[in-house]
Amino acid sequence: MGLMSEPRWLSDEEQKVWRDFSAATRMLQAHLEGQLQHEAGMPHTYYEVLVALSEAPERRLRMSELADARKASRSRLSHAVARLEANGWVRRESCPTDKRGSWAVLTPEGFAALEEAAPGHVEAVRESLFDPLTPEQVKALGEISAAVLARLSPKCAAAEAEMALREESLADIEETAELAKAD
Amino acid sequence: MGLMSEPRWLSDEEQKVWRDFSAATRMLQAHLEGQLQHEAGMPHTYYEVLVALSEAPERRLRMSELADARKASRSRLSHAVARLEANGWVRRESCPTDKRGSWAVLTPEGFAALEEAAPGHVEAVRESLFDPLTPEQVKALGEISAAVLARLSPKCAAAEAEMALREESLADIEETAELAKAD
DNA sequence: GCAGTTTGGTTGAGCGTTCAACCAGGGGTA
DNA sequence: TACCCCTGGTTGAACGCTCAACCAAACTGC
Repeated sequence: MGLMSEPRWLSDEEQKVWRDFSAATRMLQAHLEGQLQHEAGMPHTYYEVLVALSEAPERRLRMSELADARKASRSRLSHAVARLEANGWVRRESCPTDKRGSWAVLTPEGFAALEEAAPGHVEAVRESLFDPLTPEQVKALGEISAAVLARLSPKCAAAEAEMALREESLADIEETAELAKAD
Repeated sequence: MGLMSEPRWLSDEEQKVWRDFSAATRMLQAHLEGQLQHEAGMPHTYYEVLVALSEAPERRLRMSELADARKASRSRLSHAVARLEANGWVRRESCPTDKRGSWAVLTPEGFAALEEAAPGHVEAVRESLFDPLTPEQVKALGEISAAVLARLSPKCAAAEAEMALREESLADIEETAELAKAD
């Protein structure tokens, strides 16, 4: 971004949209974070790690798969899994075929913690996001999110299609399907 | 958790919307944060503090006004202003009429820093949020944000009352105590 | 006037994220 | 084999946020 010519400032309406959007997402995030922290004693990020693991075959994922799934840095996951492991919710296993790698495995305790946290979290999401919106708005929000997502990560769009295929092949795992609705 | 009856799980469409929305906002936030940090050497929060001050009469605001304007905690602002002051972008002044309070005043250097950072930031917002959306989607996003905001804002007051009640009955709920100990 | 409470604001510890440095194991090439 | 680069993952310091404790000044009631 070298020589910037005259910047394309936001119009008044755009500015209002941006500020409302910014405030809404920030408050939503704070609200959900607080709810989860208070009721389940874990930050939202950790909850999402547990969700990702619970949906994986055998409830295990390589660290890097986990990172990609949640679009987080490897470093972040390393720290997160370390703490989850200290809580007894996740266990690390070294990978026999690639000695560099390691698996993160959801423990029964971790699954139980997730099962306990899920209803409250889903209820919070529904209350604060879906309830105040009309069905058309929900649909619009989905399209808007997809558009922004596609812009921000053009490569991830392809990956998403791949994910979808993968989900289908998992359909026979009951609990996975069940818990998938938790988030 | 005890009182909760059958949770209202998310439908498949709702789940997809939620995940896309969640990912999109997170990536958007990360993108803008990174852009601002890289180009202007300050986190988004600090940028917003400078913006708020620059729009205020005489470019000065009481700490609590600043907190309300950005819907941030007083603590956060105290820390933020401390760092901004260390950078020479904001100056604190004690309030003569109320000796408890203090003003945060935008310095010329702070205003200059803001002027330098603004074009890049606005461009980033436009590129990543407005450009990929149609005008109708922008309008819809505004309405959606306003609706969520309206839901969440009054909710804060109600949530606090709820919290108070919860604390009272906390004594005999062992489950809660156990979770609280988890962290 | 004087206690008790409320308000404006600061402080410090704890936690999660980021960033850069690092290490070890793979994969390719010669 | 030896070499080099790439990849998977960890570590520690820096930093911002949150939470609870705290202080001082301002109100309130008597």
